[in-house]
Amino acid sequence: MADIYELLRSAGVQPTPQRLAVARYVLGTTSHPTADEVLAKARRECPTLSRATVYNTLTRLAEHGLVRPQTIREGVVVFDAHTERHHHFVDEATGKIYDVPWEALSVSGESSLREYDVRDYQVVMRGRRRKS
Amino acid sequence: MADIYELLRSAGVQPTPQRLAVARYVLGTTSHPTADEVLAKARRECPTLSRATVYNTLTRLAEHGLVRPQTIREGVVVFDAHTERHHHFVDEATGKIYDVPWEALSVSGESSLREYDVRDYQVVMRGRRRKS
DNA sequence: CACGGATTTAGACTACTTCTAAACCTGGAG
DNA sequence: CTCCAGGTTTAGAAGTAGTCTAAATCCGTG
Ligand SMILES: [Mn+2]
Ligand SMILES: [Mn+2]
Ligand SMILES: [Zn+2]
Ligand SMILES: [Zn+2]
Repeated sequence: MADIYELLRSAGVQPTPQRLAVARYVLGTTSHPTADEVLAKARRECPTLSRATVYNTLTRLAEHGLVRPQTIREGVVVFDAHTERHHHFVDEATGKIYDVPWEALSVSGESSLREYDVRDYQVVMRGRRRKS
Repeated sequence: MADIYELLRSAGVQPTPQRLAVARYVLGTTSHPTADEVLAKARRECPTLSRATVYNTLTRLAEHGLVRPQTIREGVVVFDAHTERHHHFVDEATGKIYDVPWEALSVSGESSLREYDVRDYQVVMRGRRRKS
């Protein structure tokens, strides 16, 4: 949010107008956008922005830990600005993905899986969001 | 496994040689194959089998609850013959997906998510399988 | 045998992602 | 100031997964 320019610089990503437009959008939303959604939104700030630059930038942001690609929706990768551990709820009616705080759920037993070295895990829930 | 011909018939799927070849492979493996992997393997039994028939058959098997499509690997849907609730472990080195029994883990707190009507959930773990 | 519905097929088509090679900055060396 | 080199951006081609279409095939019944 704060100073995206400084954030990129201190992460070792040279801040260009294109990268700033991509980063400003993807780091400022909780909507788990696809690359094409990032392209559309970032073009409002930087109209010449190309698809290749969006993919390049998202990959670079991911390598530097500023976003995390998620494989939750069929056929696309979505980009998550929320890089701390958390869970996800997918509304099957709308396709929207919601963050569920890590503390909201508790998973036990993963240490009993001696066959696997579990580096990371999350609970993926699917259903309908209640109209509230 | 047992009598795939009878299984399809009693599920209301007319058993054709193509569907039998697809079903015999996908229902007989625990490897979570992609559609293309099913095509390659089922062609050994039915060499004229087309890609369209594989997709049509997998969709039909899913509609009748005999397989369950899973969105776990980037870019592809994999088909899971194991239709009861269970969790998954993805080996990031090989891409292989392993089933983790429902009883191996326990998740609590999902009922506290009042905003969401959770129809289904699973834990998705990633890491390395231990060489054993 | 002829008919009609269900099934299968090849290939066209779409969507998402990666690759390529040329164009474009931009900041220092001369 | 001009030239150059690295890094960056770009359009479009290429690759890959999945869907659609329309013609051919199959098969049970009359
Ligand atoms: Mn399985
Ligand atoms: Mn794809
Ligand atoms: Zn998230
Ligand atoms: Zn499974």
